[in-house]
Amino acid sequence: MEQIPENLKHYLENIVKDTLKSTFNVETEVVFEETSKPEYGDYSSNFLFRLKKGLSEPIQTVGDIITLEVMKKLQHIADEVSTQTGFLNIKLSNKTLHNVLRRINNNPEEYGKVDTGHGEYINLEFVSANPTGPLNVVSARAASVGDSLKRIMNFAGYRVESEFYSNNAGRQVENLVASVKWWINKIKGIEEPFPLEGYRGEYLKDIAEKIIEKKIPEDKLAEFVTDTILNDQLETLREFDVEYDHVTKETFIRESKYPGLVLRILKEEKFLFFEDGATFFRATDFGDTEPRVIIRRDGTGTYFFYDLAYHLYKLQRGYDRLINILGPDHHGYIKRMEAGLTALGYPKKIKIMIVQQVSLLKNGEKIKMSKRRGEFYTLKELLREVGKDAARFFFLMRTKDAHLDFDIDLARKIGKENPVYYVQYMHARSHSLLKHGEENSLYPKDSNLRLLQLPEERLIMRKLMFFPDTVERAALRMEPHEIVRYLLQLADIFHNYYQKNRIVNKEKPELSGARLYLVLAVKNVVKRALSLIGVDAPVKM
RNA sequence: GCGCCCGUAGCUCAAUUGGAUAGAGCGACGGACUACGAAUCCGUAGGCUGGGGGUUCGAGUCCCUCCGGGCGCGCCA
Repeated sequence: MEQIPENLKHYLENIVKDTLKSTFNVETEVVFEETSKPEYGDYSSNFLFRLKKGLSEPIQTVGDIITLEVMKKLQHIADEVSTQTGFLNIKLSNKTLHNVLRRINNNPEEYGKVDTGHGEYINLEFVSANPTGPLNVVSARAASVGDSLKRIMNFAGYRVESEFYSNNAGRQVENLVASVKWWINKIKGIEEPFPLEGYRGEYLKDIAEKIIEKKIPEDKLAEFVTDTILNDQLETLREFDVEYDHVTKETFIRESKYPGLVLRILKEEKFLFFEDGATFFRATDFGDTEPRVIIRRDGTGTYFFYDLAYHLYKLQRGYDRLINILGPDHHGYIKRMEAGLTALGYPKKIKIMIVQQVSLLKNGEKIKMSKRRGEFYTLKELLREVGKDAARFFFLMRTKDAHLDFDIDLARKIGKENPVYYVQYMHARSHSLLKHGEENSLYPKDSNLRLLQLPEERLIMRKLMFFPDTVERAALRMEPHEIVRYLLQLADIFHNYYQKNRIVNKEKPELSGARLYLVLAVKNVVKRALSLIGVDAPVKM
């Protein structure tokens, strides 16, 4: 039944590449992409421009010959091959598009899977908030991007495991514990001045009450407080449909062999020096702007030191690559970490992505947030106000490099102005169309797909065909945002089609069967695409 | 001062990473349900892509420079 190649895009690329080699003895990369406009065909490549310099013949001659050769080889799947203003355009036959529909509906779970990753084993760390308070909205954005990326990359042939790192040690934890103690004393009626670097925030009062109730001993306070907050963070993330494969605590790292291992390797390689009683790492040997302290004058390790140990630990677990998603305040840290891992013998094993800031808008005004005063908008509050789906979708509407204005009022609105409903409505509408068909004894059928003659129908089939390419792009660029854009475009043409044409029509059972088959394919792809970004596909809204 | 991100329609943002005539939504104006969900659709108006220079077949995209906005630059984490 399957008459089309496993991966259309790569198939076309290989055909043209081979033809160039056999006809002109030229080797070059050929990339096909969706044409900017449907009038140009379906797939287009600009390799002729790139080739221009290395060719003796005029570009048009080469184009003409390639066009003929490629057409010959693609007769079974394409209608037209042409060169226009330097682009090689290919228009696939309707039969090919029909087979795409069959592929989708025969195996909805598999459609869109690609093997971009070739099984590369990846550790993806994101959020990793300090256990000093509830998760804020920047963490929410990182969670949305990170978790979607994991889903997408796993669908694209990678083996991705997600990880949360909790810095439950160090000075900030001392400050945190001091703040909790202040609350404990206050509850017991002992008034003292609030710790200088303490954490404000009512959530610490609840923890203090629990400590009194459970009679937690003094030496277990730090552990109890950080674990309580960590568990609360993970619980909130679960409500956000974010599950982690691994959770690692800094206390675990500190007690492990890895800090010692880091010191030993750096010492043996002579990447350390001593000054003012402190131990420095020669980060400048690896592109950083200055040497970095790893052991302070007082003999304690820096945050960077234990972070190096943590990353060494991750690498020794066998990953091919580490990916970290960090907030915008960490970009100064990238060079340092890359330098450190290179020195430890793992060059180019880490990719650090920065997710930009989030501003929350309410009533058209930015909400002011101050961590110090304990005033910030939490992920929990966001979930309560706009819901999981709108929150996740909104965080993916911009590329991760851009600042994001999150308009809470808009996210709560219902209608096209709120894109998440626009997309989910496409799924609900497909579902009710299929149901409506059943009530009239009309079912999706692939026997008369040639009746799908309308330009809008071709547009939809074409878009469905591009889904695997979209998954590949999103994975390679590490931009979940690509999936969101795809859904919005598909929704546009689908709603347009629906509005103009009747799908279920008892007078025309054959046409109805074909159209319902198309609708079923749309529903299947939308459901899958939404699952890749962790958004529900409702059948009723 | 140094480093990173951003500047595109009145507003919020896209633009297949250097490609074809720069596109959507909101807002404004005008239309479409006695047929499958109007949470939808169709149309009109709106642009010197912050300014200037460069690179080339081709620049919103790359380089230089200036202007404007955000963030970061601890033996904090």
